[in-house]
Amino acid sequence: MATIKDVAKRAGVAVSTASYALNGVKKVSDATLQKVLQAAEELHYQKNGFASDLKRTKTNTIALILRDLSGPFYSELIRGIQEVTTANGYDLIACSAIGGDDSTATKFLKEKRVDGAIVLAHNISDDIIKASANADFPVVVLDRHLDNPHILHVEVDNYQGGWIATEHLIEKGHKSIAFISGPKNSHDSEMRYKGYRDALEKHNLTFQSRFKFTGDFQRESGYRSTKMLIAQQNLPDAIFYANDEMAIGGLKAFADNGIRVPEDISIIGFDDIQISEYLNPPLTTIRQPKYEVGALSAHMIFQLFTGEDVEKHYSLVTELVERESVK
Amino acid sequence: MATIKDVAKRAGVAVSTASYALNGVKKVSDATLQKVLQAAEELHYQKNGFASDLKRTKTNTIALILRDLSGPFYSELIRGIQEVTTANGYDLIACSAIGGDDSTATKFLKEKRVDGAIVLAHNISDDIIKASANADFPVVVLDRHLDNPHILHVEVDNYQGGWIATEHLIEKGHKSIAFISGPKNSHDSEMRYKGYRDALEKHNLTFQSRFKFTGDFQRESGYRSTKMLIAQQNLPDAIFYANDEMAIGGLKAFADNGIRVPEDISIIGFDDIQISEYLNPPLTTIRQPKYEVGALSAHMIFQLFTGEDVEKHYSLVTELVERESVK
DNA sequence: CTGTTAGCGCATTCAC
DNA sequence: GTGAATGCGCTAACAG
Repeated sequence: MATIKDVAKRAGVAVSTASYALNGVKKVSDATLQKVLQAAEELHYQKNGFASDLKRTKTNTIALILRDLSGPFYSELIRGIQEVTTANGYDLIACSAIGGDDSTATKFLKEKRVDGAIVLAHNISDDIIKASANADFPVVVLDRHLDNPHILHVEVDNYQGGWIATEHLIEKGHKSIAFISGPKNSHDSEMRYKGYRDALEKHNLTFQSRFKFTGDFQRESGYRSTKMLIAQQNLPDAIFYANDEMAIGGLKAFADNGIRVPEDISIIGFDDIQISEYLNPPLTTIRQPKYEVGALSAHMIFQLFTGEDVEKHYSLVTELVERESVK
Repeated sequence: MATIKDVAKRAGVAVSTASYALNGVKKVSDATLQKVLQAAEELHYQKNGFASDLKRTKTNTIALILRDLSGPFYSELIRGIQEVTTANGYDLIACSAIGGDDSTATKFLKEKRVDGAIVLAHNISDDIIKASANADFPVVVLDRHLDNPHILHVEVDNYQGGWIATEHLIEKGHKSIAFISGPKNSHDSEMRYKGYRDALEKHNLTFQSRFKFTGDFQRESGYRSTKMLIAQQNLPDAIFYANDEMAIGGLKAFADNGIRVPEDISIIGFDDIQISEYLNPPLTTIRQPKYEVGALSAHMIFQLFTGEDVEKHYSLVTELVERESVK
């Protein structure tokens, strides 16, 4: 591999001149610029990214840290991040947090292999994140609350979402409403549940514990919980699934048992994932402003880069998307 | 940020000693090892990844290059890659190819910011890939054929897939079969189409050009093409969608028009994406061995690293997954 | 406008 | 075992 020295030599100039020419610094005459460029071309010169980063102590890329690269994927969220990072001339890479504190993600965080990070990965410990964040290394977390001056938060108002989902069901005349939750340690799910409980209470509807099941946000668990609900005989009027994936599992369980949605039972999900409108019936759900969450997260990082004052905490509101799974 | 020099100084040893201690090279006495470790701890020492990479000229990570980080995502494929890379002690990052030859992905490729790459991104030009691949930098391409000694290929037998999809439809008694293709420049789609045509021919079924539509592998295009097909009045007996996403769009178009699947028309997809079995009706489709493609791709890279001889080209077979969208 | 020079932080000889 | 010295490839003063 040719280095910048080779290029300089071939072009008959000093290394620095070659560097300036190659980096578009306007200090070189047109003639030498051409010479350098041509030499680089002939040598198939490619700069060594690490050497460059090392020197600049800046990578121009930010990392998105995901629990698992193989999904589930929030494409809208990523699109939001992506658009803002590209608009700012930054690169974006995604790292997996598989392996937890011993993962690729942790390495990138600790060794500062990027200029900033957005994390959405429960399996990275708070300590790692706190230890990594500092004035020159902003990190925004999407999945927890961390008390640290250099950590930014963006979250959606899950309580409000749980509330409007339940209100909608009640408004439509449903009295007995089941709730299929996410995993126990999910703060998001817990807040949605709180919203559900409070809405129930406000309308003097009693909560029945046999109508609460614990899932794990996966399709399969929605399927299983629903099967159990069906097996229990007397079905509720409606089910509020803590996310769309589980609602999809539920839909399948109902189809398996010849139970029609929404004729026999109404269901509502949470998230409004892309596929939801293509289901049969199209799923009524609570839309999370995922694109906005992503875009905002990235924005905050760039604001910090430019030394602006930024709000450390944002909470975004959800909205009801009415389709056909609630009658 | 403390550097290794600071650590060495604090521990009262030479830099090299500190380096050995930190990297677990068994050349240091237990006593000094402890001293160094403790000094590092006290200073919150974190090695600079770039400096390390620069020196080693090795990053221990491989890149997965995707057209767009925001999906559509082949989670099975990524899982395959992920498992093999982790098993080999390597890190995996995903880069977006948005921006084509001016993207993050291109930068990682050209500047060799990783040790190897797997590319699944039509929007990166052949030239870039060819220019990047060399004996020390293996790249496996999943979406094209490239004539270069250092480029490896893994593909699925799309021709065979197109063939069995069509055969299945014919076997079930369908005579007029429409084909909704992927984008024009997609080699995959082209091969599926060839399989379709040949199967038709073998059974003396004439191909009707009014039953061929060009889509772009996106849900929306499946929806639009299907709408057009419906508008044309007399529907075919069955439709072969070049991928599941478009079939989902098709399903929606039929639902919109009160046309029942499979009672009124049969449809078959291609890919067997996760959601397919949850659709209504569950989608009959051609399963691509995605996990295997991913795992194999990663394997090939590691084989190359260890200097083994590797087959430059693999073609994996597809299989029919019968569900309920074909009657 | 161009060339010289000094590190960036680290791993790695090679003597001791 | 240890430590001094060297350079990876590049950028950025600083002189000229």
